Parts: sequence; structure tokens; C-alpha cells
Amino acid sequence: MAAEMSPEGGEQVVREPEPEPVPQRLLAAATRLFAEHGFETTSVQQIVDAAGVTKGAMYHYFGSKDDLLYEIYARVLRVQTARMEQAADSTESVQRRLRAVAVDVVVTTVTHLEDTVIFFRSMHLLHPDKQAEVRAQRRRYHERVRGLIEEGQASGVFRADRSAELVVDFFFGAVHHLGFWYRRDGPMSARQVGEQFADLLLDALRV
Amino acid sequence: MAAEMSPEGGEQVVREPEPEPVPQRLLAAATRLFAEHGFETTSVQQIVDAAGVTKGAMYHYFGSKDDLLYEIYARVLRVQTARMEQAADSTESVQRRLRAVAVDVVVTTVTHLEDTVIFFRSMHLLHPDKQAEVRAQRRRYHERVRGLIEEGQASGVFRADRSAELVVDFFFGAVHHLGFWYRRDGPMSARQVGEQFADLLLDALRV
DNA sequence: GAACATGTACCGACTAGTCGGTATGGCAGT
DNA sequence: ACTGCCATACCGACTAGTCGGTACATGTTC
Repeated sequence: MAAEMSPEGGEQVVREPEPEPVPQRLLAAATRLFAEHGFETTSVQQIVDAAGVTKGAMYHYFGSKDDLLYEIYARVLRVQTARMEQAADSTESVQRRLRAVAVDVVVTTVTHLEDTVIFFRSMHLLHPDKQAEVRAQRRRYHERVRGLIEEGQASGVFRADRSAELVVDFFFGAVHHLGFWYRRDGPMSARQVGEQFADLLLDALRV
Repeated sequence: MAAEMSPEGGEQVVREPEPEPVPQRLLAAATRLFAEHGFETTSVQQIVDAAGVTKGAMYHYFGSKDDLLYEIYARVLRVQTARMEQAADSTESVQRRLRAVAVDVVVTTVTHLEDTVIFFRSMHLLHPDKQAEVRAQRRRYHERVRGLIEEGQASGVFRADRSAELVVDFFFGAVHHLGFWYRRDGPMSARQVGEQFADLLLDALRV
């Protein structure tokens, strides 16, 4: 669509369907280009070209190039917060809940792999205030999962001689690194990777 | 040392000890600044200021700013290759060898945490040829570890219903993510983290 | 021992190009 | 008439890298 709407190609030839609103097109273009080339190797000009608008339009909706990046972070955090509430707050056993959370975070990560790549590669490029905010929200997520493990350890379901803090760091490290190697067209689906990562996590905690 | 030798400060006032050779000083400054601020947010001028030389000197030894980055990658690969040979090629049990490799890669990663941060954050900034070369060498390392796991699975020491490939991805993901959270002045030493990461890996493979 | 040639290790002024962002204005819709 | 949504033209700051130059060390010749 963006290619068809290339400014070089002249007039807008596609009439239906209704084009995506400019802010969403800008975010989609920014996401793809930041994931592929990096935030700083991507110019504003490239983003607006890919979105089929000009810089005036972009600066109408976004205060700065940095705001585009931050908006991607905000989106990731909204998704992860919503899904955490969904997976963790059930009445099932702690093992099932931990497993559900583990599978879900992998599936969500893989579903938004471009966002994941950008998220972990560009943290240092965020304004320090926003970086602190992002880290704090990540921390809360981390603590929710640690709480599940500690709950299981307290009840004897998980072995208690493993640092819950470190297990969470270990697991999330594995998940966040998916951006480096996972291929959507590879042999394993997101779900399969999620199930196996959950198995590995629960194996590590097995009594 | 670098501060004392600041160009703004005028003449070179430090006579002993013999100053580190310029190329090493440039690499040390580049490593610190790339880890702290990112490759592209760091200017050549900042690097040479920190190294106490000028850009002319830098370009005498390095063809480009990109060459500095590549040299950091080459250094990481040299270290990891040497240590792999050391840890993997013993006559001990496969469990002990896998454990030794696991501890070693964590300790090495933490010892060179700045290099790790740069390595995983800047891969996309390498020239495609060099990126392919780096990935190939990483792949060989990955396959060595997978081979250890498969050897253990074949001999019945490790459970065989876990994908060795995925276990390696899982473990290395956790290790490579250390740059995001590990603090040298934190509660755990590199060795302690290494031992616990090794425990988690071997737990996941336990029969 | 001095003079000279050469090579090395730098210095720092400079440049072309690119960048993010701004100011302004036209147009369509209400 | 006003407002929102853009496009266009332009600006100043900054960049990586180049280039002409200097200082010094070393080896050779006389």
C-alpha cells in the first residue's frame, strides 16, 4: 500500500479502501524502518516517504522524531499490561497461571517482533525521563511474575532453592532475545515456542 | 588519565607511566562511549577527545568510525572462541562440561559487559558483510553448545524430549540479556550468576 | 658529528552533505 | 470565517571524513 502510494509515483491512485489515518501510517512506517535499519539510521524523510506524507504532516501529529519512538514504547507497554492482567488473574493453580503467563508473553513478543527488536535496541535513545518511566513499568511486570514464582515456592509447588528474581531475569532474557533469532517463517510457531519456553521455565522450578 | 591528557588542558603533563598506545586508547574510549550512549549518538570528536588525540590520529589507525565498532566485535569473538576451546574440550562428563561452558560464558559476558551491550545493540549497524561474518562465528559457538546437549541426550544423561536448539536459544538469550540488568555493584558476583544460570540450564535438562 | 632524506605519528582547519525541525501558506470542510 | 490538515521551502546545527601541514625519530651520507 505504501509502495503504491509512493510520492515519486505521483498522484494517489488507490481510492478504496479508506486509507489508514496518517498517524497510524506514520507509526507503521516508523516501526518497520526502525526495526529494519535502526532508529538513528532512519531519517524522518524516509519515514514520511514510506507513510506517503511530508514532514509537515508528521510534525503536525508528533512533536518530534523521538515522540515516534516513545509512542512505540507506549504501545508495547499497553499491550503487555493488558495481557498480564488477563493471564495472571485467574483462579487456576499457580503452575497453570505461571505457564499461561509464560506462553502469553512469548506469543505476544513474537506477534509484535518488530516492536520487541526496537524496544530492546533503542532504550538508550529514549529521553531519560521516559526511559525511567518505561523501566518502572517493566519492573512492575517483572515483579508480578516473580510474585507468582514466590507464591508457588511458598506453597511447595516450586522448588524454593532457586532465586525467583534470577529465574525471572533468566526467563525474560530468553524471551526478549527472541528478536535476534526467531523467524516467523521458521519451523516453529509462536505458540510452539511459547509452550516450550514455558516447559523450560517450569522444569527449572520443578520440585 | 584521559582527563589529565585533555587537549584543552594543553601540554601533556603526565610522564609516567608510559601512556597506552593510541589505538588501544581509542578502542577503550569508543567502548565506554558506545556502551553508554550508543554508536550513533557518539561522535568521532567525542571519542578522540576521550582518547586525548585528534581525528587525524584516529583515521591514521582506523579506516572509519565503523572500523572501531567492528574491532569491538572482533575482540568479543576472539575472547569467546578462546574460552569455548578451553571450557568445552576437557575429558570430564558431558554434564560437567556443559556446566563449565555455561558458567564460563556468563562470567565472560559479565566481565566484558560493555562489549556485550554494544554487541547486541549495534549488530544492525555493521556492514552486511561483517554482520554475516559475525553471525556465522556466533553460529559456530551456538552449535558447539548444542552438540554438548545432544551428546548428553544421546547418552541418556539429559532428557531427550527437549529441543537442544531451543534450549541453546533460551539459555543464550538469558545470557545476552545480562547487559540490561546486571550490575557489577549488585548483590551477586559474576560467578554466582554463572552458577545459578548453569543450575537453571541443567535443571531444564534433568532426566 | 652534522646535515639531509624519509617515514611515522599525529594536528587541526575545513568541507560537503545530511539532519531534525520551523515558518508559512493553501485548501477543504464545517 | 475559522479550523484542521496538510505541503513546501528553508534554516542552522552538526556530522564523518579529508587534507595540507608539523614535529620528531631514524638511517644514511659526507
